[in-house]
Amino acid sequence: MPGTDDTNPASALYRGKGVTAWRLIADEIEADIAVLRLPPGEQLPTEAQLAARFGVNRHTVRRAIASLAERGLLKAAQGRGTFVENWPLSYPIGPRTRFSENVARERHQPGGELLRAEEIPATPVIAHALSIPAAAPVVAVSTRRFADGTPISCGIIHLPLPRFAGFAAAYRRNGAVTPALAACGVADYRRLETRIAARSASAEEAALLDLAPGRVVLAVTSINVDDNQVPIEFGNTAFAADRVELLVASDQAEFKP
Amino acid sequence: MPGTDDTNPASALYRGKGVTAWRLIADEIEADIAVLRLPPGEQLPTEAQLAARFGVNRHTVRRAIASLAERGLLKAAQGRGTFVENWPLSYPIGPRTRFSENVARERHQPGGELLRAEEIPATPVIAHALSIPAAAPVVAVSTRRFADGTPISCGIIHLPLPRFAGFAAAYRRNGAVTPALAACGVADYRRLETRIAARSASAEEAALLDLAPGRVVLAVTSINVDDNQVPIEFGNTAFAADRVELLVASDQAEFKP
DNA sequence: AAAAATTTGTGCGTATGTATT
DNA sequence: TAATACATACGCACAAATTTT
Repeated sequence: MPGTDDTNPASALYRGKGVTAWRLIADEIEADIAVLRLPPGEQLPTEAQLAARFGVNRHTVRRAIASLAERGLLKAAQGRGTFVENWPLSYPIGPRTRFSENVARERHQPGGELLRAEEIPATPVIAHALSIPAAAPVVAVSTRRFADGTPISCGIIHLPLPRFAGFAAAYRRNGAVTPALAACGVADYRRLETRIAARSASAEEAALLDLAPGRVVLAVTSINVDDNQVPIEFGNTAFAADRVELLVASDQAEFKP
Repeated sequence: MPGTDDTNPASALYRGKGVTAWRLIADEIEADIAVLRLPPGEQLPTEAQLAARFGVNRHTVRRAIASLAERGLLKAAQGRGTFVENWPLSYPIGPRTRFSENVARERHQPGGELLRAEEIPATPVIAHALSIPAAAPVVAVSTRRFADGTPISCGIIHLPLPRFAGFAAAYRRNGAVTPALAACGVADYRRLETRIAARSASAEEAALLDLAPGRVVLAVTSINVDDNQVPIEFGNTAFAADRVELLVASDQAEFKP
């Protein structure tokens, strides 16, 4: 364990195992972020100022910042400063997962955009997910979704034909899945399963989501079923991992805003 | 988006019905993978051989391979060949999430390793997650978990003291959380919430998980509670995204092997 | 447009306390 | 006890990126 210099004010608090100066500084900054005394987007004092305030060397402050940056709470930019990262949008996943509701719950303005729609024969995995014969016709709808104008996710959803022949047009009008499904006679639907993987964004995804190349996305595949347990939608969505975290709550009752 | 050259069959991707040569080839390979005619790890024929078999130019085969590689089904290695990727371990998340059960369900041998255990004062987020006062003592247990000997995840779990003073020793003996909690008098526990983010692996995570630098991890934070809804464990786990996918099933009843 | 100032990033050397051998 | 390895912390200097003058 590290050395403890009793003359150092920052190290005078606790003296347990593993309590080092840089850890104390990191905890203090973390607490400031947690209490919103350092709100998202806020610029921290410079490393030199923090070092002076805590009475330590600049390297020690840098060690604390590095620890918080690794956990995604801070982001240091050479020449500009160090900033508090935005809290990710919390996106609950459960039996009644709906994009627009999830975004609105966090007091953001949801939006959806239809990029492309085409009829294609189902590939093997699409056919399996929708429980239809291989190469049966489906409509593939490419979408991009927003919260307050910033892109959150993009992806392709597949729906069987001819039942959902009118889906694309309805989605284009509404910019949301639920009303578009309603236009096709689906009063209610349920999320059957959600698979979550992670990978680097493809070039197309990076362009659509306005991500720096190499940033990572949460790759989510989902199956929705209607009231009769018939699969109606197979989706393949990439969420910008910088802006969203997925939340699986076992208490599926309510999420207060 | 790429340019559109009508004389090039592969460039019809972004227009029309989407039934292009490379798509047909990709579907065929995908189907072979789906029915295990191309098992995980298998090497594909060379691009030249595939081009000859399908009667297309090698560029067309490359377009199909690129599409499947982007979805993680294939991996092309310059100079070596193209290989079928291993199917990721499917890791169900729900009210009764347990690592060892999840791994055993997929017919793999689970394992756990205690890397380090120390008593520390709770940071603000730990204290909030466990519903204890700030800076209250907790035990932080660093673990690494395996399936069939290959590392799957690493992370730190935090448990309040003095209730779980014996946890670390019990975990070291058993290599699993559930029996270690039982040793502390917790007969049963429930997953309260799970937050899923994604990011690049840190240097330490890359080393522990045997990942190439820059590969991505699923960063999962979880809270488990005992029968009285008292938080007993706050975990912060990084899953190697190459080797595991998280599965949220609304029908939480059963998963057949 | 160019120069200066500011801020983070990197490297080296030194010293000290902790843990292991 | 001694030797060794390691993590922490300090001090100085300079490089690289950005903003301001």
